[in-house]
Amino acid sequence: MLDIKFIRENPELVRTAAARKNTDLDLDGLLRLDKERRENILEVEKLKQQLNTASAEIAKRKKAGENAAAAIAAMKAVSEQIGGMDARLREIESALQAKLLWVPNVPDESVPVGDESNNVTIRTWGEKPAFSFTPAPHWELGEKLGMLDLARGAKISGSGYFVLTGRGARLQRALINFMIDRHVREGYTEIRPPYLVTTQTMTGTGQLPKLADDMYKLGEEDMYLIPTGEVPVTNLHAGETLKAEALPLKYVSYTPCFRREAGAHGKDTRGMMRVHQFDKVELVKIVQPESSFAELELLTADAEDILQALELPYRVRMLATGDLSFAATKCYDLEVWSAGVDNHLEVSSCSNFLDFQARRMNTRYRPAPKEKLRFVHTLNGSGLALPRTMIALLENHQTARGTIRIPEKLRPYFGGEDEIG
RNA sequence: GGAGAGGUGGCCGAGUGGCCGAAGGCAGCUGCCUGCUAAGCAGUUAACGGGGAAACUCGUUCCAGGGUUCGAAUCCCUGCCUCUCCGCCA
Repeated sequence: MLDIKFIRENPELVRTAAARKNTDLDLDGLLRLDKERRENILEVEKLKQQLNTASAEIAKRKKAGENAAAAIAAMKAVSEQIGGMDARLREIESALQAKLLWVPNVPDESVPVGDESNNVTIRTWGEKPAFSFTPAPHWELGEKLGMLDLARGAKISGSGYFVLTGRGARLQRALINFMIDRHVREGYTEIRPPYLVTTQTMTGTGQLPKLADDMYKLGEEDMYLIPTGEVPVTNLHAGETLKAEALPLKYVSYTPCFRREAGAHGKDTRGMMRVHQFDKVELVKIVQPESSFAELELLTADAEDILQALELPYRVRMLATGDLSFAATKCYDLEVWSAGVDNHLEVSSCSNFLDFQARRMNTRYRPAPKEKLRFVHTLNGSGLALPRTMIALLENHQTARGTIRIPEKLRPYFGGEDEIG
C-alpha cells in the first residue's frame, strides 16, 4: 500500500506507475475520496470538540449539584448529529481504504519500462551443457527412472498435479534439506509456518484483493491456501513494532505452494513445469529502509548460490515494469537453463517491496530511542522452487547411458550416491 | 465439542459511568549527585489522524464490531484470541 499523502502529492507519478504495470486505476476517484474524507473530519471534529467541552461542563455542574438538563438536551442533538457524520465518514474511509488496496507499488527508477520483452539480462552463470545425443525432457527421464508419475497425479487430483515416487521423492527431499542448510549457514532462521492463512494475512503481503482468482479459498472457512511461503513468513511480524537492533531479520522456510493458475492454460503445461501444487524454499528479509536495495542484491546472490552449487547454468533478469508484480518495486528473476525442454525456467523471483507490504501489515520499527516509528522494508525470493529445479537437474545432468548425475555438493544429502540410474 | 477465567501503554499492573490517555511499578530517556562494576534525587517518555510554515492545536484510540448514555476502559450484545480443566484426535 502506498501512503495516501504520497499519492496526494505525486498523483502523476502514481498514475504513470500504474499504467506501466498495466493496472487500471481510478486515481481521480481515490483523490476525491481523500478530499472528502478530510473535509468530513474537519466538520465532525468541530462538533466533537463542542460536545467534549459541554460534557465536562455537565460533569462539573452535576458534582456541584446544579441542574444540567438544558445542556444535556442540547448535547443530545449534537451527539445525534455526530453519529450521522461519523457513519458517513466511516463509509468514506472504508471506500478509500478499498481503493488504496488496489494501487500497485511504484517501480524503482532503475527498472526498465515496458513489457516482458524489455526484461534485461543482468548476468549469466555457467555453460549450457553439450550433449552427443538429443537430451530428453524430464517427463521422459522421470517416468523411465521411476521418479515421476504424471498419470497418477492426474488420476487422483486432475491435471496440474504430479506424484514423485521413489528416488524422485527422495531427490526432492534431499534438495529441500540442501537448500535450507545452505541458507541457514548464511544467517537465515528456519521457519515452519502454517499453510492456511486468513484474508488479513493475504492482504498484508498484497495477494489480496487483486490476485484472489489465483488462489484456493476454503469453502467453509475464511481461509486461503498459501500461494508462496512469502505470505505466512513475511506476515510473522504483522502489527508488530520491531527493535531496530533486531533488523535485518532473515528467514528461510520450506512450504508447499498452491496456485490455481487461472488463465494459464496451454502454457508450459507439460510435465512439472506449471502445476497447482509445488514445494518451495523461500527467503524473506525484513530490513531497515536504507539497506533494502543492498539486501536485494544479497538475497539474489543467496538464491544464485543454490544454482551454482547444483552446477546449473542460469541467467539473472531484471524485470521490466510490465512484468513486475503488483507489490514489487524491483525484481530479479533467476532463470535456469534446462536442456530437455530447451528453455529457460523461472526458479526464483527476488523482489524488494519497500514499505508497501509493511504498510499493509503495519510492521514498524523505531530507528533510535526518541525517534518516530517507521515502516520496515520487506523482501523475498525463492531459494528455490523445487519442481523446476528438479527439471533442470534431471535434464542438464542426464548422461548418454540414461542416468542422472548427482552434483557433488548434493551427494551428502542423497546417501552419498553420485548417480541415479 | 463442553465448562470456566481473561484480553488495559515497551513490559507488569490498578481502575465498574464524568478533567482517565489512563494510578503505581519496571524499563527507556534527560539532568543532578556520587567516583566505581551500582545506588540516590528530580524531570521526562504512547500511537494514529485532521489543521498549521512553525510554535502549537484539535480529534481518535484501554482486543474488534455494534448498542445504551449528554458522557464508557468502566454497563449490554456479538465476534476473535489467550489460558485452565474435560472430551476427541495425528
